[in-house]
Order: sequence, then structure tokens, then C-alpha cells
Amino acid sequence: MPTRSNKPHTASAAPRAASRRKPLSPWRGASKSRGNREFKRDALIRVAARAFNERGFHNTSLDDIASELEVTKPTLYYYVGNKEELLFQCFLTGLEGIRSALREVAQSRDAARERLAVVLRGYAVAIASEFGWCMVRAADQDLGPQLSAHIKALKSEIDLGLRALLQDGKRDGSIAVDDPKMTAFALAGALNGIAHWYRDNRPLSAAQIADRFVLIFEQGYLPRGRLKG
Amino acid sequence: MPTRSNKPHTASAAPRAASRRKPLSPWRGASKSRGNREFKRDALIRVAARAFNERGFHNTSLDDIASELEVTKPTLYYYVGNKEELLFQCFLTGLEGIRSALREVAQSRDAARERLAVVLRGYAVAIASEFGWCMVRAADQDLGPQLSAHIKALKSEIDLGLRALLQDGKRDGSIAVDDPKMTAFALAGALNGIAHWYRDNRPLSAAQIADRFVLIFEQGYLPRGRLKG
DNA sequence: GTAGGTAAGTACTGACGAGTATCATTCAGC
DNA sequence: GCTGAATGATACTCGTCAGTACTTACCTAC
Repeated sequence: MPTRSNKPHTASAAPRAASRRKPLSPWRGASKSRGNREFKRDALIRVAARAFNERGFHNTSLDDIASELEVTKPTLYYYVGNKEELLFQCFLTGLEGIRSALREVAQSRDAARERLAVVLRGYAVAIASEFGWCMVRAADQDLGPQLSAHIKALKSEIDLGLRALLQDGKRDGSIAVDDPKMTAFALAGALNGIAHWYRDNRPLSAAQIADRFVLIFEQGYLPRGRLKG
Repeated sequence: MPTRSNKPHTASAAPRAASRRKPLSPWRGASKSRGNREFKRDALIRVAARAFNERGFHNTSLDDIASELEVTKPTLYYYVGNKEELLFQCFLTGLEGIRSALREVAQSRDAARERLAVVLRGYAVAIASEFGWCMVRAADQDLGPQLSAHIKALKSEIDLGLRALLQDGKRDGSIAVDDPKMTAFALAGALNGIAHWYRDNRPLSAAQIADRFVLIFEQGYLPRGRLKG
């Protein structure tokens, strides 16, 4: 029987280059001040997102997060109902970037193509943030039915927003697209992909990446002056 | 203290519409035949992939998989070293579709644009299979260092394959692209996205979706006969 | 008909991790 | 400086699940 019995690995055991970034925990010496509830809660969510991002939801224990914040686990429960809600909040926080881009653009009178570019830029920036992983990879399978449904609704809203922009562009002539639904899927997929490979200290910022993607999607890779076939 | 204490949910408790598909388990009445090791192992991997796909890696216990196959857990260990290896095999199996598409195309003398389309079609079909989730979402965080490195190498190979095709197209004039690296990322991202939303019984088959994507990426959404700005 | 390998089941262990009961401390306003 | 609410720590419980001895049955070959 070929039971090689690899030691269970627990990614958290691997050497981690974490916290090269601002170690920002409101629970530190001087700032141990009372009050600040909102502020502390935000810090918790941010640290959790970063941890989920690096090690995954299931490979991150609440004790991990607590010790990164230099508190103990029960303290976390003072700010958040349970682990599931923590993930949910990470999700909402990340999504907010995209939704605000959609709102910003809603009252613009620019051509749809311009508005779409703005939204895609906001989308890319949100995905490249520490909340990117939570938005792209979490969701369906790690949240219960209610929260999962909530997430689905928000995602669908964004999807419809993208489609609407494409349709608008069809009307105002700034965009040519056969299948807005599939195009929206392709756009969202490409941008979501950023969460898989983007890390800080990249030569390109998230906004720059977004600009390249916009170019790619606008122009296509078919040489101009050549009609398919 | 607002401890609403949601019951822990365990996605596996949710009503699942699973196994509407071929319940194919080699461990059934008559076919309980001995031998068939390879066949049974493949069935195990396929069932595991389907389960991971539906409920996620961490929400799927080996007992779940075993009972879906109508065997007990130790039996699984007869075919596979551990859970991690099971995920790894799902990964490899899924990836094989993409790699074979790349190989198929390697000895073709078609224009690069044609060859790229073939690869993208193979890619989409692989991603839409039951192994899609494993390929897209698993990997880094659920596998130990060695296997994870192996996966990364294979993924990188595919990425380089896509870039090479784009470069080829630049040379033979069938593709116009400024930034092959980013374009490859965009392509892969869009296709990977399929794993997030594709389910069986969709109006469009995976190959049809791939064709739409190819069109979208080839033509871009900028109206022809209009030079940006 | 028995030896040996193959295939599967029974019944555990050992660890981990979410969530909690309870106790300790500290600040704010009086 | 007293009191109660806001914060925090200690030390559990309890379920789940990967992985493992150990046993059982069966099939083939000699």
C-alpha cells in the first residue's frame, strides 16, 4: 500500500513575507485608546482581508488574525459576529470600490465608451486591493445561503451595469458589440483575473493595468484594415 | 454584545441538485469487479472534482466523496495518497485539455490567429468541465509547496504558450498586439472566468462561448473605421 | 484447498479550530 | 474615588475531519 503520508502542510506554516506593509493595528501601545470602534473594526476587516488573500479563508484561523492585530480571539467577536460575517464584510468593502465607480459614472454625460473605461479602471483598482481575493474567490462556497444570495445580487448588479454601459455605447455609437452579455463576462473575467496574479510592487499599477486592458478590449488583436476570415 | 451566533452553515447542508448527471461509480452491484484500478481511480478523481466544484475543497470531506462513490474513506486511500494529492490530480487532469490543445497546434502551419483560436477553444472547454474549478480556484493556497510549485510551472507554461502564439501572430501579420503579456493575461482571465458562471445545460456550449470570446478579442469593441480618441 | 495479494470495511486517534463562559481591567461621568 | 459600561484575557467545549490500525472477504494460481 503506497501510503507515503505526506505531512499535512497547512500553508500557514510556510515562511511568509507578510506585513512588509503598514502593520497598522489600532491596538498598539499609545493608541490603545478606548472608543474608535468603527476605526478598529475597519482595521480588523482590512487585516482579515489581507490574511485571506495570502493564505485563503480556510487556512486562516481567527487566532491568526487576532495575533496579527495583537489581540485575542474573543476580542474579534466583540467587533464581528462570526468568521462568516468577517468574510462578508471584506467582500462588501471591496465591492464598494466598483459600485462607487458605477455610481460616479451614472450621472456623466460622456460617451459610453469613456464611462466604461472609468468603471473598468475602478474595477481593476478594487480587484488589485487586498479585498480582491475576497471578491473573486470567496463567496458562493464559504458563505451561508443568505449572505451568499446577497453577494450574488450585488455581483449581478455590477454585471448588469457593465452590460448597460455596453448597450449605451451601442446606442450612442461609441461602442460596437455583438453580444453585450458575453462581452461583459469577458471584461469581468479578465479584470477578476488580476486578483490571481497581481501583487504589490509590480511595475504596473492597477490603474495602468486597467488602461492596457481597455486598449486591448477596445482595439482587439485583429490587424486593422483586414476584415476577418 | 451583538452575538447573533448564526448556526455554522456548512454548505454541504444546503439542498443540492447534484448528481443529476451520470452517477457513474464503478462500485455498483454488478460492476463490483476486481481489477479496473485505473478506471476506478479516474472515477474517484472525477467525482472529487465535481464535489470540489460544487462545494469547494474545504467544504468537501473525504467521507462525502466516499459516500458519493458508495465506498468508505479508507478505500479512497487505496487509490490516492491523501486529500491534497486528490486535488492535485484533479488539477492535472483538467490541465491536460489545455496542454493537448497547445501540443496539437504546435505542429500546425496555420496562421497564428487560427492556432490561437484553436487553443482558446480547448482552453474554454477544459475550464467548463468539472475540472474547471480545480484549475482556476484551487492551487496556491490549498496545496503544499512542492505541488504548488508544480502547478505554477504548468500554468506558466500555458501562459508562455499563449504569449508565444501572440508573438507569432505579430510576426506572420495575423495578429496586432501591443503588449502580448497583458493580452495573454486578459485572455486567460476571461476564459478562467467561465468556471465561475458556467454550468451544464447552458444555452451555449463551451465551444460556442469560446467562439464568442474569440470574436470579442479579435475585433474589439471600438467601432471600425473610427480611430480612438 | 491453501498461499498470497487485492480490495474493501470497522473503528478508532489526534489535532485543529470556531465559538463561549467567565473573570479582569480600565475609563467616563458623577 | 465610586460605579457601571466598555474592553480585554484565560481557559475552556465541542464538533469535524484527515489519516490509520486492524480485520474481513475474495479471487487467482499453484
